[in-house]
Amino acid sequence: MMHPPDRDGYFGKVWEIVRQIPAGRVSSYGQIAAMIPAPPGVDPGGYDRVRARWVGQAMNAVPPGSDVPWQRVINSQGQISLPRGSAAAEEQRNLLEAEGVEFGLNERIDFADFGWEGPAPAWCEAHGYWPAPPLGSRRKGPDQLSMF
DNA sequence: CGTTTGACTACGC
DNA sequence: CGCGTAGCCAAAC
Repeated sequence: MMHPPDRDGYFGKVWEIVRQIPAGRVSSYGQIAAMIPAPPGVDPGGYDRVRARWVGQAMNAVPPGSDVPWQRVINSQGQISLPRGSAAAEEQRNLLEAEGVEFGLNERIDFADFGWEGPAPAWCEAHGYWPAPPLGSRRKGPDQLSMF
């Protein structure tokens, strides 16, 4: 294959980052994707959006018995992306609940409570990753509104 | 070899 | 807040 998602060890990079997610916290495909610098020849624009699916592929490729906590990676909506009712989805939910992650309405996880803020900036720089973007779609604080 | 389909996401209605 | 659409790139049909 000319351009497998695993080029430049993409899967390995994803797994390395996922391994940094502590128990009881969750990340998103997009957040992981945005941390991995674009390989040469790839348009940086829209990179995170493009690679978000590849992160999913990387999760799907995690070998059984691996130390990669794949269950801690969910979609940007705070929900499990696996098909509802599937064995894999049930397993993911059970694993997360065992870590203390709570599901709200419609099986949704609140990033404000369980979202991962990413590895330490020093770790990112040491490993050549970009700092993790915030979770929860929008962090635009209406906090300044409260002043007025 | 063209078409469909993803463990995605942002955006519009 | 839910649903549909567009964009994306590779793998599976």
